[in-house]
Amino acid sequence: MSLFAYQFTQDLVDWYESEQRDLPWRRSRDPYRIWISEVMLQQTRVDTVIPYYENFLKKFPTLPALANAHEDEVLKAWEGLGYYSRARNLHGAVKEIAASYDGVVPNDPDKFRELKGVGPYTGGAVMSIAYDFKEPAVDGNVMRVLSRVLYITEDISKQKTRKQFEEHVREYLEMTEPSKFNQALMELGALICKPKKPDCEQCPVSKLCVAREKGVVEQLPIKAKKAKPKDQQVSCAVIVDENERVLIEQRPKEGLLAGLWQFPAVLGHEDDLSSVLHDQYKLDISLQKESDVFKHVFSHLKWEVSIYTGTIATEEDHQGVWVNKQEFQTYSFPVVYQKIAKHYLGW
DNA sequence: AAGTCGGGGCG
DNA sequence: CGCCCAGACTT
Repeated sequence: MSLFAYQFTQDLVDWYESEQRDLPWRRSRDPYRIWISEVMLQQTRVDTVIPYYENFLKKFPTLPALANAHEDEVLKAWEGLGYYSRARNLHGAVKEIAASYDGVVPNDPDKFRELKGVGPYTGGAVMSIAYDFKEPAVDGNVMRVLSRVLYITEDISKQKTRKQFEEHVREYLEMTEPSKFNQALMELGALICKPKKPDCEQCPVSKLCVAREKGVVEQLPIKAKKAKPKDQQVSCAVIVDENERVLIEQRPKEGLLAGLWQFPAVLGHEDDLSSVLHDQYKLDISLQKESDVFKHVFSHLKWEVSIYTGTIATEEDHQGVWVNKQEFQTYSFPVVYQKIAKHYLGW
């Protein structure tokens, strides 16, 4: 048993016990609540998650409550948080637990990891934080911290590298409380060992840090660059009738923004949009091209959304889903369409 | 192993 | 503008 590992785990956990933030999901060991927080926190900052977490637990206080909810309600509670498959997978997994595990989160890492949306990180995080299993929870924070402390220069975007980190963490977990140690590692990454301008002066393990000794802390971790988002032209129709109802449609069940709602939209230009309005909704109205272009960046796409507005008489034959303001609020819309609604409808 | 999947905050 | 964030799933 190495002296380094002993000192590292002790110093880190001691620091965590005095400096940890008071976060909503740290006030309970309920695996359901821990799980919700971990899924929301995937690729998402703490400050962004907190209000969603509070609202979500208010609407779905227990696992059975979530299991019995409709997917539309769940997506509405997730509206604006992004990566919506997280919500669908979580909902599916929770329904599976209600059906096959009597509503109790499995007290077993192998079984828990079989659930939808539970990968290596989330599996380890929930099992260690809620039940103190000796399971690593290696996320971006942990890889940044350990790549610096241990001076690991492999590309952290490769899964082989993540497994390397997991092996190191497994060793440390033998000599400390898993719940505290895993959280301490992430907390250090969030508060001290930040991507830019790390506060090495305040770091409880700076004396043990190889990257600091070498003066290369800010060069780590090594990570391959991501491809640039591709440009896409989107044309979108905001069509209202004389009773101030607007036409909306649901996106496909798979792919980008799956299952969310939007104003009728197509990849392409005005003629493509007109075709869809004619074919899908039997609408042949004159569209007015607006001057505004809404730009929106996704992980791998860059949208330029052109807006076309139109009005129809109420007595015309309506096809599709027409909603007033109150009804509109109950559907889940991607942020870019929320902006469009705000701008053209004030909704 | 590489692509897909959101959104916001920060320098 | 590019980078990063308590990643998982598909192919």
